[in-house]
Amino acid sequence: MTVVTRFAPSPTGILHLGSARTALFNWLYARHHGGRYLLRIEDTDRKRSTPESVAAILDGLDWLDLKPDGEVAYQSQQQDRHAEVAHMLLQNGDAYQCYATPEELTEMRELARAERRPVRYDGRWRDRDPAEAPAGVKPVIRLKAPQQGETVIDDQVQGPVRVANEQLDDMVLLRGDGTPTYMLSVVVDDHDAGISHVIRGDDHLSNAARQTQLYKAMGWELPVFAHISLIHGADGAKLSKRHGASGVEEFRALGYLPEALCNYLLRLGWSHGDDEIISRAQAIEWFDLGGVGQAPARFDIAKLDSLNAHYLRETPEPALLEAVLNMLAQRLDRELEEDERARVAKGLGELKLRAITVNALAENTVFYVKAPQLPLENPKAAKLLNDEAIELLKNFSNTLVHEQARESQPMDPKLVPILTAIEAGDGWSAANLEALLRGLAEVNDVGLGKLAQPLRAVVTGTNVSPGIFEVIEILGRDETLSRIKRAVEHAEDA
RNA sequence: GUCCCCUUCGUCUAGUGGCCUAGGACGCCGGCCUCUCACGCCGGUAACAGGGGUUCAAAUCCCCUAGGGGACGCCA
Repeated sequence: MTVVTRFAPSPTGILHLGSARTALFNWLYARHHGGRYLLRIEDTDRKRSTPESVAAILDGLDWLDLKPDGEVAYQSQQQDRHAEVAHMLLQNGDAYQCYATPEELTEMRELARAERRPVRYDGRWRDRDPAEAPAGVKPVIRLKAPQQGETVIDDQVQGPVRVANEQLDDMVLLRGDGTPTYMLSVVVDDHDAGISHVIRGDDHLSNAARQTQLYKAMGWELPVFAHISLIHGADGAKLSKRHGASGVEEFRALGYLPEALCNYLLRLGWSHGDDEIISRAQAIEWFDLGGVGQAPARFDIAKLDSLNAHYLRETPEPALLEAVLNMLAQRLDRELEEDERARVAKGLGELKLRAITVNALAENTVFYVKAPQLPLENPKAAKLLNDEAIELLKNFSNTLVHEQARESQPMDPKLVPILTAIEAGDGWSAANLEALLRGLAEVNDVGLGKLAQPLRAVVTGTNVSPGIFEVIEILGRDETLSRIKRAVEHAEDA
C-alpha cells in the first residue's frame, strides 16, 4: 500500500506547537514508508480563516523543514464536490433532509442537559415525510447513521476504540445554505486525495467514529487512524497562550533552532529506547506509530533549552554569524564596522558553547563591539575591582607599555621574548598572553584568578566569559589596553 | 450529565508476565576539571495513582475507585 499522510490545519491563527508536532509525525511517517505527505488548509470557515494565518502556517512548516509534497490543497475549493457527495447519499437513502430550526435544536439540547440525558439530535426528521416540511425553512442534509451495533475505530495509537452507535446522532453533512460541514469535507477530501493514514490530535478521536460511518455509507475504504495525544502546559491543561509561548513563530523569535524544536517535539510522546538526540535522518529511519505514547505530555521548556544548547553547539559558526550580526546591529542601533564584525566572527566559536538560544548568543557578543559602561553594572563584576585588583591591572598594562616598569620589577627571563614580540606587533596570542599573565601573577605572588578575574570584569563587564586569554587575543592589544586604562582611571577618580 | 481516552521519578520517557533491589534524559544537589562560566566526567535525590483479583510470579493481564483530558454545533 502506498502511504499518503496529510497535515490539515485550519488557518485561524498561528502554527501551534501541537500542530507542528502533528505535522512532524505525518511527515516522518510518510518519509519512513517512502510515501507522500500532503498539506490541506481547512478553510471552510470563511469567517475565521485568514490569509495571514495561511502564510504563518506555511512559513512555520518551511522553517521546520516540513514542506509538503505537491501542491497545497484548499478545502474551500472543493465545496461543490462535497455537496455532490451529500446529494449522492440523499439519493441512496443514506441521508435525509432535516427541517429542524437552529432554535429548535438549541431547545432540544438545553432540555436534554437539564434532564441529564445525553445531548443528541433526536432524529425527528429521520423518517418523516418531507411533504410535512414547514414553509420557509431550508433543510440541512443529515447522515442516516446506523442506530444499532457499534462502530469500531482500529486506532494505531489508542488501540481499538468501540463506540455504541446509539451514542452517535445523525450529523449534519450539508448546511441549510448548501455549504458542507467539516465532517463531510474531511472525509471526502481524505478519500479523494487517497489519504491512507490519518494521523492527528486525539481531540478528533470521537469524530473518527462519525467519519467511519460516513466512509461506510459511501462504501469507501477506511484510512488507518492514529490519534496522538495533545501537548499540555506545565499545569496539565491544554497548551495555550497563558502558558507563555505556544506558537512555532514565537520560539523562532526567541532564538530557538528548528532542529532543536523538532527533536523536542519528536521525543514528546514518542520514543526509541533511550535515544534522546535524534537527527532528522535517524528519525526517518526509526519513526513508526508503535513508538507513540498514549498519554498527553507536558511541555517543559528546560528540556527544550538543553536540546537547543546542544544543537547550537553543533551549528557551525558561519551559519550563525549573519543572524547574530543582524541582532547585534539592531541591539546597538547602528551598522557594525568591519573590524567589529571580524571580532564577533572570531569570538562566536567559544561563545556558542555556552549560550542557550541564538538571541542569548548575540547578546553575549556585545562586549566584543562595545566597551562596558563604567561603573560596571554587573555587581559581581564591579566587586572584583578592588584596590588590589586595580594595582595588578595597572601593573599588567605597564608591563606591556613601559620599558621602565618592566625593568623595575623582576621578570622571568623567558617572558622577555614574548614582550618583545608583542612590542614588535606579532606576539599578541592567547598562548603568549597566558604565559605573560601567569608570570606576572607569580611575580606578584598571587593566584592567576586574582589577575584574570578583574581583567575579565574590565574587558567584558561581567564575571563570566570564555577564557580570558582568547578574549583579549580577539579584542586586540589596543582595545584591551584602552579598556584597562579607562577602568583604572575611573577607579582612581572615585 | 452522557460517551471516549489517559495515569511509571518534578518533567519527557524505557519497560509488552520472571533480566526491575524499575533504566535513560532534562532539572535539582554534591564533587572533579579550572582564570570565571559553559562543556566534559564522577556521584546523589526522586516514580509504577489507590484498592481488589488472575498467576508459582504483575509496572506489565482483568475489575473497581480516584484524578486528568477530550468529544457531545447548520466550528474546524
